[in-house]
Amino acid sequence: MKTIKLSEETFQSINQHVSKTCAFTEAELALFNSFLEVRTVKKKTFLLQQGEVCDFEAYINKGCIRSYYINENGFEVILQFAIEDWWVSDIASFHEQQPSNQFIETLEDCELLVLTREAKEELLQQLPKFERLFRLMVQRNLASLQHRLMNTISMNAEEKYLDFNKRYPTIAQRVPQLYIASFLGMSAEFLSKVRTRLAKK
Amino acid sequence: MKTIKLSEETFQSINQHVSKTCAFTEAELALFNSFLEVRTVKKKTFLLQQGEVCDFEAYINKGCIRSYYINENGFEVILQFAIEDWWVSDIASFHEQQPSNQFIETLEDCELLVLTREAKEELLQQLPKFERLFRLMVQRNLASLQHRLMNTISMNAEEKYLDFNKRYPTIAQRVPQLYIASFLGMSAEFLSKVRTRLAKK
DNA sequence: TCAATTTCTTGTCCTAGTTCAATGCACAGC
DNA sequence: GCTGTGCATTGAACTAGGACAAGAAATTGA
Repeated sequence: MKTIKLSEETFQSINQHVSKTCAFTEAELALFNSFLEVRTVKKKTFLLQQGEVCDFEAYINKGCIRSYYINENGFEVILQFAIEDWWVSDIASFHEQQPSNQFIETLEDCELLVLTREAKEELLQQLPKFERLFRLMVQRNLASLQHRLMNTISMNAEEKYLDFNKRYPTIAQRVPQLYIASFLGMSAEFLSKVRTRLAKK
Repeated sequence: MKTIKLSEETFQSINQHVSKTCAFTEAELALFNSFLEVRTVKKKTFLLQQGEVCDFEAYINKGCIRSYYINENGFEVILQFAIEDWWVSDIASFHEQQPSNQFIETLEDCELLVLTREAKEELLQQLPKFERLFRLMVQRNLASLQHRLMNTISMNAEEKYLDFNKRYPTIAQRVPQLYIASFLGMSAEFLSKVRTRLAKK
């Protein structure tokens, strides 16, 4: 990772993003921005690996990222895809300072705005208003995960795939099917079969 | 639901509970308690039904509750079991003031400490410190849901059941198998078969 | 206490999805 | 312009778990 020079546009997207959730003044946003670190990262690099403590939350200005678990049997499950305007982190590891059990890996070259743990604490100290932003972000995350769990349990493969395409059309385009299958909890081969079946209709 | 008289012990458990997460003074806890409403609820009553807006978060002093979805095909999936020292609510509906798509139902006679939406807002106004408590609660919720999703996707029926028993031994005792099967994403019949297979070992 | 309702078990048949293996394709790096 | 590497497709054989049905056991409640 390297830190690059800032342009005016660097923070435009993230500022719009946080403003959608809570109202902040120009000054507050400027202070917020000062805590962020801009990083560019090459495709296929790990931002986090199993066993490390996650010390960042990253907002994606440009690029695509996946986070995933590998369980005891070596079985890999994708937890999240993240593209422009999303955040990635292992919240549990980040806050409890525990070793993470997930991997976070870039799928494309990325430009990230990184908030480290110290920066976040300092930010919340100086601007407690941001507590609320982060609480709402986690809440939204929780709601979407609840939804995904329900789909995972109650839908069949075809329904899951169609729902995924509807919900995340952009991601469906950008990401290898292999990974989509893992996200949906089915084998890559079977997803391929589902797709050909759908195409014939 | 009816409001009952308070005893000194009513808030002991919840105060211990919140103190584990953040440090509060006696006075702060007392103020917190004043926002809570004590309610006793009979077994098999709904605290929330699909279509209603959820206007509470409830801490369980005594009893057992389940929350669940019913999807378009009438398929029922249990989202959560909650017993003593847990909270129940539909966070999404509560915060966005949207009609909920879940049911929350008591499985036993319950004593609840209820925080309504207005009470919570007032509480956070007067004691912004509580923002942090609720953010941490949601975060923990999120982490455990992530874990559950991974299990749901990557484990087979037997592994799921054993893991459930290990993780929630008390709940496994108190709740009909029927519901445990739904929580684990398998049919009640198959769970029964898994159990007999395990018993033979 | 006894009926009524819920829950649990067991068996049979069936299907959605897995696993493994082979082949084809695309494109990134030299 | 090759060549390796990572992805996608297809097929065949197999299996975990579902659906249905019917009976047994356990709880509940007047």
